[in-house]
Amino acid sequence: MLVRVNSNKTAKPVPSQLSELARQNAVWSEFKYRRGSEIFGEAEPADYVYQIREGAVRTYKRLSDGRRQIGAFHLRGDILGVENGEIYRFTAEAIVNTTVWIAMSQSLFAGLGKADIPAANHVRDLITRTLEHMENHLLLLGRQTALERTAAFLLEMDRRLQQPALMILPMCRRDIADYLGLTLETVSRALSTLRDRGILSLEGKMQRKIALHDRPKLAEIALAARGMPPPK
Amino acid sequence: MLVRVNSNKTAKPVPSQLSELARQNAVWSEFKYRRGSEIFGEAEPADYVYQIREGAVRTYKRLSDGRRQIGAFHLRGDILGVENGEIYRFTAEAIVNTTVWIAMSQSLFAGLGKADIPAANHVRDLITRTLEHMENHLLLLGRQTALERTAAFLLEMDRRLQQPALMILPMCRRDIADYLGLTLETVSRALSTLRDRGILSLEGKMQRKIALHDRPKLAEIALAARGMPPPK
DNA sequence: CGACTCCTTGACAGCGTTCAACAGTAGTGG
DNA sequence: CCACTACTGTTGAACGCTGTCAAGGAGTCG
Repeated sequence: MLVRVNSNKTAKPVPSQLSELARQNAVWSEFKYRRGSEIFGEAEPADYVYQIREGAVRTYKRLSDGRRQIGAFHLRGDILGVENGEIYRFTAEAIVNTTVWIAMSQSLFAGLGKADIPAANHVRDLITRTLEHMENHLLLLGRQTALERTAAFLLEMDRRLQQPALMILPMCRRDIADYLGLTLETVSRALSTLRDRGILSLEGKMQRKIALHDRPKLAEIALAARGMPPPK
Repeated sequence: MLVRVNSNKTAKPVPSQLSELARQNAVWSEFKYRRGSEIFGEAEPADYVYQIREGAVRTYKRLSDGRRQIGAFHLRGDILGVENGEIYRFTAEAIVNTTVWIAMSQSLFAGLGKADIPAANHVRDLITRTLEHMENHLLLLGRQTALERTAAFLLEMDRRLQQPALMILPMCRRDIADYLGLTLETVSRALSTLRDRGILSLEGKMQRKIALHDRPKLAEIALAARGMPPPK
């Protein structure tokens, strides 16, 4: 049996959201980061924007005592580091070995006010999606249970990876926990619960391969469908 | 003894963040909402933007079972309803009787791409502040304790009300709870704890008047100073 | 092989929720 | 003006979800 997998081998071309920008600014260069290395740090000058060609990135803030809240995971094709102000407001780290395209950012946000070039629209759309994601994340962190959060996370990843038969997560349990505002033990328990209910299978030696067997039930648990019409 | 209070009587003129826009679009009109009434609803067409002249507004999302997460409180001078897409992504309600200025929003966001008019800068700054606030809120909801959240909330309100000797909160305990991802009982207990520690006083018949006695200690509890330099 | 990382699972504790009672206040309408 | 009701806030007691601490297995890397 053949399965569709979000591995490097079956990689589709990187979405060309930035192709317009690339044409304008024309100074993109490729760069690689080893897993765990920092791409940019909170409060550093926001000189560059990044598009992920391969790999995955986490962006987070920390409390002074080390507690960490991951704001978002960034996958292939995603753009990060677009700031209005002069500094990055969070830290970005490569979760796995990651290849990015880099461009000077100075002319990017400024372009917003210059003329109605397509780039401006892309940046605006990016901001809109960012705001939307954060609002949903607020609701999740403030008002959902551990099981609901875990289900919502799986559905988000499933969607962003285009619903592969076998989902390969790049991040460890601790990253998931820090994204969901939980501990890694709670995440592990929630995944085990979902497995025991037959909703998914945990596969692979490090349990990072997940097969979803019942997306509707998962969605039901996640309560993600906030404006959901009643099931007919 | 005279105290400075954020009451209606001592109202300063509304910040003119939108004065530029007002000059351009020139179609602002005043409108009043009774406390508790909806200003706009999630998923409704985003036809207008609002600036608060007097009063206070809460914006929130709901889960299908009623759980609510307040994303932000908006006070006098604040602008809300600025969207890129065609719809509002959350609901806005008047917390108390509220007066707003309303303008058609269509030309507003579009102006972003048109030319580098001052309005574009204002909208960009608004977005930047919104993102910043949400990122801090994520960290609070995901990683801070009840006492820390409550302290952070008080400091935020204190700052936004310009550190009055006596802070008058427009919102009830439930609103605070839904903003902080807690229950109203927990908020009440946290406030009592802070009172018992001598950090603040709860005054007034409905306990919505708060006097902060020890802001440094409150900040210490809030852990809000994330990039805080070690105390010398 | 040894050290390390990653994940799971169990036992237990604690923080925050839930449920409840009570008191004070505001709003409403006769 | 006052009674009535709904709302608001505090506090107590018990529960339970999630965190904490701990152990152990499995995989990876040098």
